[in-house]
Amino acid sequence: MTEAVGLAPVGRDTVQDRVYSELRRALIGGLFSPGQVLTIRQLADALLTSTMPVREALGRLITEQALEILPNRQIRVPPVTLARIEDLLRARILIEGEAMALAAARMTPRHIASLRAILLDWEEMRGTQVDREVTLNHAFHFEIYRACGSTVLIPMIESLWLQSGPLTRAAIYAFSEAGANDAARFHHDILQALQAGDAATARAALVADISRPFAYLKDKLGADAAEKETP
Amino acid sequence: MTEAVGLAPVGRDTVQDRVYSELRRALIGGLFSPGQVLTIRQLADALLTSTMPVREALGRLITEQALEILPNRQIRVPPVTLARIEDLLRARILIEGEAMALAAARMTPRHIASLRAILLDWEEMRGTQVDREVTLNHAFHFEIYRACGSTVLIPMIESLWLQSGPLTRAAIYAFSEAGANDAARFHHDILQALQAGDAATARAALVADISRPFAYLKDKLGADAAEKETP
DNA sequence: GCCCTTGATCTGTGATCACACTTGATTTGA
DNA sequence: TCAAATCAAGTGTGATCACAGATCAAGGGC
Repeated sequence: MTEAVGLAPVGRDTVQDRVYSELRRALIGGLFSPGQVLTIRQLADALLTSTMPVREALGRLITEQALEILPNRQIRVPPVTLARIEDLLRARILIEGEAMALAAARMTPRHIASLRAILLDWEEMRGTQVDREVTLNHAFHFEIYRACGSTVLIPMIESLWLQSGPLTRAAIYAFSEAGANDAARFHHDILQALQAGDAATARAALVADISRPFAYLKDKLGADAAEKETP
Repeated sequence: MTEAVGLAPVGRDTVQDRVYSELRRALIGGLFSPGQVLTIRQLADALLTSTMPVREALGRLITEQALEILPNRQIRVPPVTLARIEDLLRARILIEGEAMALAAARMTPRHIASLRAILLDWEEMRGTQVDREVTLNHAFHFEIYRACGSTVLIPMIESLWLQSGPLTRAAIYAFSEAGANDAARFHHDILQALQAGDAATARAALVADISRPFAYLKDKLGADAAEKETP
């Protein structure tokens, strides 16, 4: 066989893969509400395909805990509870913190430049487009995680993002409207620490970054419960 | 509706679920070799069903990284590499260690008794039935992990076991034949530490327990490579 | 003799249909 | 009037068929 230089393998993508990616994007972006029920046929109609790719994509999302299946066989995005919030936050601090620490030791100038570029893009359009903001936040974090060199941790982190997406939806919009977005500061802290190869500081900044929307969510949930008690 | 007392919900299980469970059992038990190629129709024939439940079960296992899909769309169990061994071991120490520490703080006498019973069963038939041994080892660990109170960590640990199953296959049989099975000692250490509520010691004993087969595997892989160099 | 082409076979993928079950509104009964 | 029974629409699940791509062996050309 002749050596084809410089050509990346193309790899046909199936309909199922596209459906899966689309649902993932929607989940992480908070387009689905906690507790919302999804049906295969309805999604198939919306995505202009048959039920087959959709049901396989949903099955995959269910095993990732991104969706849950009720005894009635109904499929829904898991509702928000205080226990789930704390559980997810703890897991994310544990695993993403470790990935961040690992990445700190393997940073190249190329990575740093790429991160800086994402941060620049992000600052340019702060507050204008929420979904674009979500995309850039995702890109920033996973550019780092991919550098950690672990093919085991990364899919787990993706699963965690999938699970927290619907929960942090409320927080995303609240922060975006308030404009008081100190995510930029945390991201700069992370970048600076990574540049210095300081794993501990990078991890601490990440924990702060992750914790913020969850803390907001916990407050909001407590306030809602109190309001319900005394209407 | 009248209140039906004392009846547990039955919850119909689908063919897909049975196929999925069966494949999981086989994977964790090391019945499949690293690198082995699986085909949908062949598995469907072996399991006496159609291709439909099998392909959905395989899809789920692929998203869990328990199986991988090649650019040719072939499905196989991931081959063993040194990097993968170290990657998996690190992740298991991180996540299972955390679950163990959490469980140490939530142990009830009921849990302790259950663990002791499993350990007793295990000692009774040490070395006689390999697959029974695998089952009891699985039961022991997950009895603990279930007690950690995290619905997020447990599926991740299951995914990790699914991924390490085929790798540790060699180690399982080697230890079983050698009879020099000090897993019993580690398990006793874990139980004792849990009883005392000593999270740090429990975690350390777990790390020793997990690391053992991986260390054996690394040695074996190195020896095989050296043997190949000088035939 | 060696390499390329061709062919049959097997693979995963997608679409469609049949079925059992759930669910919600309607109708029937007292 | 209210509750129970009934019917119809909609759900996920499984089986079957059609199809494009991959694989590998035998055949044909240089």
